[in-house]
Amino acid sequence: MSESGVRELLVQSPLFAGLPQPSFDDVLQALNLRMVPAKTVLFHQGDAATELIVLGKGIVKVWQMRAGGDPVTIHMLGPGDAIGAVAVFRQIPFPATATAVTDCILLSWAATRADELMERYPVIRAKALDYVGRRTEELVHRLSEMATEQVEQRIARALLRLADQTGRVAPEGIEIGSPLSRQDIAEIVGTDLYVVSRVLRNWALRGLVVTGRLRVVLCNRQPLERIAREGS
Amino acid sequence: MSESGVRELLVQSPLFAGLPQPSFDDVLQALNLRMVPAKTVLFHQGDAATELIVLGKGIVKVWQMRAGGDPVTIHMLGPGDAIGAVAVFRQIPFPATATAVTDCILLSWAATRADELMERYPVIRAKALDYVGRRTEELVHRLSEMATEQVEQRIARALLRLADQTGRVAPEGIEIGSPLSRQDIAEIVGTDLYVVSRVLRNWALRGLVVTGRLRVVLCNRQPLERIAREGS
DNA sequence: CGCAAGATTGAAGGACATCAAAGGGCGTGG
DNA sequence: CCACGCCCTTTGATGTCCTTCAATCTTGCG
Repeated sequence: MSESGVRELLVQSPLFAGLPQPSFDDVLQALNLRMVPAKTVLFHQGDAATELIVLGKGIVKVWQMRAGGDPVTIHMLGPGDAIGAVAVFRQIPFPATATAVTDCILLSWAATRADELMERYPVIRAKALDYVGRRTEELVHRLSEMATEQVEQRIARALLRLADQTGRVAPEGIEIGSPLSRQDIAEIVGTDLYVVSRVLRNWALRGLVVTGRLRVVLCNRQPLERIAREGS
Repeated sequence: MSESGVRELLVQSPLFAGLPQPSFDDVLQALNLRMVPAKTVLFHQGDAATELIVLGKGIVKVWQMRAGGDPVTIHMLGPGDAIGAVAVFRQIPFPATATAVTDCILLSWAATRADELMERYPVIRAKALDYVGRRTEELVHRLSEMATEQVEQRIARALLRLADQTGRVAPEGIEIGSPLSRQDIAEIVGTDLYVVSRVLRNWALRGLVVTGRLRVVLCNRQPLERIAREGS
């Protein structure tokens, strides 16, 4: 990947977008670039937060293994998103595990380096605050959903969100950009793969989606949005 | 309330704790002090975020009314906590409503003033980032709970959290510091008042809690913690 | 072709939501 | 001071959404 390619990636990252030139160059200097194949674990729940990562390309899943043995997906992250940023800023161990869902390009900074940069350029800290705030809002939203909505609604919401984040145009409609098993979806919405299978099948028969092995394509946004809003 | 009293409140607020002297004085200067009775609405979901509030004394509930008409409690906040801080920092409308659960003392700053202060003293922004990060982690935790744990577990967790936050020593044990109806608890854990009533009644018979009208006292922490962990 | 991983489907059971109704506290006003 | 009424709480009955278990089917790949 070229230098200018990296610059382009960074420019559209919420953490560094719109930075003035000199600070931007400093950030660029300090960065490490690496590529990892799908299924790589970037860090484990409990690891020390020694580096700040920004996702350049690909999709990363952030998840927790709960005491009962049930995995829960906290975030699905796409290009530009920061990974484990809160833990780095707060200097605490990562509270969750990050796994590459697809092949990924990662931009990373040693935690100490990131601190220096934020110290030198307070703008970055403001950006970080804004970014963490946005993610917090998303969490609040998902918490409310989880508290009040039924599974079908939550599945609809999750798929629409994923389509917006990582959607690709496919012949049948908008295809989710990451390979998603029924189990994966279940871990996002907090249910089991059987329910997801039934719901998806039902939607497929009604022509709202096309499903396949590790594949979901949204054909009709409107009805899905209605389900997300009204529950059917 | 005396000047020194306010100072003391502010010193133990996560947003301003440990600030160097001169900046601290500036913060103190810019602050507005006011008292509000229980049930006052501090701001509504959708209001412009024109002031940053730190809770001096009392308890405030932050909640959302969902499309279906079900209210969901996002946060129960105690002394020192910032209220609606994320919206102020991000300059977006409040995503939730804040209601005083008890009589409260509020310390507030006009949003523009808060921005100035953060601009002048980057330490505050660092503190804010840390604080928002901590709250984010709490949300992640509650999201995971909501996704995987059953109601009884969630109630146990909620009560233990509230006891830690606002617990008072009572003759029978630790009393939750705010008047809580079964409905209120239901809105925190995402269920209905009937289930809460049954669970609490059951616990009362087993001697784990003493319940009353708008009142919950925790008598035995250990078994409740076991329920929170293991689900029974 | 045969295996492995994913997906579907059915049946049974449980946890929870919902509805209905009755039983306490507590303040207010007579 | 008592009684009334309101709000909170309890409790039972009922239904349903979802989980769980078991078995079969499909798909892609070596």
